Amino acid sequence: MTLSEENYLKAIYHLEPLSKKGVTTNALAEEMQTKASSVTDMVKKLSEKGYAHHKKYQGVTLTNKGKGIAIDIIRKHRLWEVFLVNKLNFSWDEVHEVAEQLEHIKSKKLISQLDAFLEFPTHDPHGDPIPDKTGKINTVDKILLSEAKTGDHCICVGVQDSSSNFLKYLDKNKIALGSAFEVSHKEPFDNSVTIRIENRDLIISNIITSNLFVKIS
Amino acid sequence: MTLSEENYLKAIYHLEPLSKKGVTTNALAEEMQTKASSVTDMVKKLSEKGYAHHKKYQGVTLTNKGKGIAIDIIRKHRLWEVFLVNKLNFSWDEVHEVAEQLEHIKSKKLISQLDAFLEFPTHDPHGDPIPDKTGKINTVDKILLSEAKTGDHCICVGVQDSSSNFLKYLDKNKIALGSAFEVSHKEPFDNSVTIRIENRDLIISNIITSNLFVKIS
DNA sequence: CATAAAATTTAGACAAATCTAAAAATTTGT
DNA sequence: ACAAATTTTTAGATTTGTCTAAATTTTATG
Ligand SMILES: [Mn+2]
Ligand SMILES: [Mn+2]
Ligand SMILES: [Mn+2]
Ligand SMILES: [Mn+2]
Repeated sequence: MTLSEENYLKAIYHLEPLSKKGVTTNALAEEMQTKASSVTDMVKKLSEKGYAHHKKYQGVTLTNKGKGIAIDIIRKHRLWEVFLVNKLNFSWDEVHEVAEQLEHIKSKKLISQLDAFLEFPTHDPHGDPIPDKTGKINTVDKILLSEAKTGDHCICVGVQDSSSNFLKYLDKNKIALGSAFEVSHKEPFDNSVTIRIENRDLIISNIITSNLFVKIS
Repeated sequence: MTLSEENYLKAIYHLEPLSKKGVTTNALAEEMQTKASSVTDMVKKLSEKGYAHHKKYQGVTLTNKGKGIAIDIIRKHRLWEVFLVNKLNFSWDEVHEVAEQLEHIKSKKLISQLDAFLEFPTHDPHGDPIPDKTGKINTVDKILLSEAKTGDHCICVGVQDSSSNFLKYLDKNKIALGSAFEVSHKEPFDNSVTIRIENRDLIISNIITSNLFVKIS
């Protein structure tokens, strides 16, 4: 497994659920910040090596073998993000880039010991579930805030977009994982939402509500 | 800086002190487990980029710029080794290979935070000094056990060879960094040495004594 | 359904890092 | 000192991952 192959597997894994069929060449090229022709070459290679299914012009999907590797990389990525936040005092908007590098370190023992050192965390700093060592992922029962109804009592449990800009916006408005609030008003005109959080009212746009995962409590 | 360039700079840095002149192509090839022709190519590149001095057939030395990068890689390598031993319960013979990967992770903040998290260690698990963030290295006053005289009271402060086999031999014989012992006899015939350590006598060969660093106390 | 547009693949090239084999320079040994 | 041995460099090829430009296939549209 080369670094590039690992990154492609991860990208395919993330894109697969967004499209009933296989992942398209252009979608992968966009995700990987590369050209469609490069994607075709790599997809062909992954397919020859048994990590992906691919028929010309028909998009790509992962084999079980490919999926297993992708999940393993994601597990490492998220464990490292927990390490950076919980042990090295990184904030949640600073960890992704470093985790992108750390996820490729190869050592079974390193990851199992890190997992133990972090006391077997189940979620990363963005609320995403950490696959266990067998690849099982505990999916949480969460919805987008934009789906919540007026009067719902919510707990923030994750973010859809984990860009630094969005996370900093949340910080500025004192919204973090675990924050509790009530949907006090939904404005039909622009789909903005007023939430009551820690005794203050906060109006947030539909851009925000459609990137925040919550659990109704 | 590519991964390969970093590894060459580190190798040159380690070999430079062993040879008054520049580091030879063959020595570098041996250290890097590669062919002399590959070394020539890389040395030419490092030289063009200003990391090394190189005149055809005359060996290679580092520029200050190259030395700075090499020291930075070594700093990261040794900090990660401390992390693996002190926090993740690796033993000192298991850390090198993983640190070889971790040393190439690029993040200023990661290293400064890791340094703080480890409480600013000065030496790695093998007794080697950890350069500070400015590149300064605190050289210790240590000698090889083979240089010690009969009657000398020693404290083990480092290893010359940090191969897994050697470190496991030391473990087996309960010799660790910080162990104190006295040189009770030096056998002229084979240069083996008898040491008195924790109330037992231990005979060790000249292979061992010439790979153990001690401080005379 | 027949083109036009868009997506995808192929062909050919390139940079990085390596290799083998051959040539050139240096060092060694008598 | 000079031929032989050794070391180092060069020349040319290979692999990986990328690119541009052209060809092909699929999808959209009148
Ligand atoms: Mn991330
Ligand atoms: Mn994350
Ligand atoms: Mn090491
Ligand atoms: Mn070490």
